[in-house]
Amino acid sequence: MNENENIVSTPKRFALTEVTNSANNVSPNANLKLLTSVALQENDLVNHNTNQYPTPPPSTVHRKEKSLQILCDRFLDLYPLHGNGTIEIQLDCTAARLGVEKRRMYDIINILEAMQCAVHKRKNTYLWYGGSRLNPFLKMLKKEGENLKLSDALRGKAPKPPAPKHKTLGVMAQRFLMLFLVEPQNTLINLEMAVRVLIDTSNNNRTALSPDQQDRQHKSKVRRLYDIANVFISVGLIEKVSGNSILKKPVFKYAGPFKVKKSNEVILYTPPITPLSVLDQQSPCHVFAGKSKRKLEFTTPNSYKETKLCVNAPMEAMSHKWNDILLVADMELTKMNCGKLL
DNA sequence: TTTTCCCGCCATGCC
DNA sequence: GGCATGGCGGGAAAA
Repeated sequence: MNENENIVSTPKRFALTEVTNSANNVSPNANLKLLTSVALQENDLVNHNTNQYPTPPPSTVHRKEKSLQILCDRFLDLYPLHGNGTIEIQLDCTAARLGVEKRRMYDIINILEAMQCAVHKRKNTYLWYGGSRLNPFLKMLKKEGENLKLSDALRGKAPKPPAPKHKTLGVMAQRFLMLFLVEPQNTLINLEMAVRVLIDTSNNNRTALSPDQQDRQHKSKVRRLYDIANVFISVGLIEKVSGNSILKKPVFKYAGPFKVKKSNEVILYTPPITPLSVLDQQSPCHVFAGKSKRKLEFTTPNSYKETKLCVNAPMEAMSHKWNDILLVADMELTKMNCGKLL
């Protein structure tokens, strides 16, 4: 289609539907997996229900019932935020218990890890802290958001923080939450506004993205924000507010202080005075992914200094399309926010 | 038609 | 080389 796309875009990917009739385009590994899965399916037909990690048949499960929010609710039923002490979580077992793929567990645990509810201990194993470290962490996030001048960035008065190279879901989750924390109480934020701050369009040392590529990048980030928002709603950090008459898109509001859902009711949660919080002093604001070099990057004092130095990109012109949309979004949200604050 | 977001391919990096 | 992790976008359900 567009032959000029290959300059900075990610390598061409092939949807399964695209490749199943053309084995030439499939990597050997993918091909092997495909064949394996077919073989396993046939095997399942013979030995049905011997599957170690059963997934519900697609036809019987409603899309809504499989949402990340509900999945996270169920995850939090297993591992409550208000539990005592720490628990070791085996990701594959948890996935099996919830009847989902392990991949979905990563979506949830990465976001929860970014909130310091869990720490990657070793392969397949996370240490679950629940909400015991959440409130101090939120305070820190707020401070970090102020340092990054996110409030100004939201209004186009300050440069955006640079995009992370790794753990982008976790960092996006943190920055998304920062937006709520740096704004006055009850500020309504929609995903368009958030993405505007969260996408780094500076493209250091690279050619500028075409409007088409910007659109795709934007859509991709919005997808991720939906995922993040759903987990945050489940945790009780934000809530969806209906009624954006112009954009017909949801807006979100911070629901803090951190709440815990407990059997259909929402209760305020005061973190227990527990020795666990002492752990924060050992490695404040720094979440490592086990031994991996990949880590959530924003919080060390050093990285912050580096971050500050890197924040030099001006607010580049976006595609007119998004500017128009964002202008309307701003007007609408300002109106709503003013109404809320009165 | 547009929005929402599940699903799973496959790149990356560690062991 | 195999495996765990996680980025990313296709595409289908829901609105």
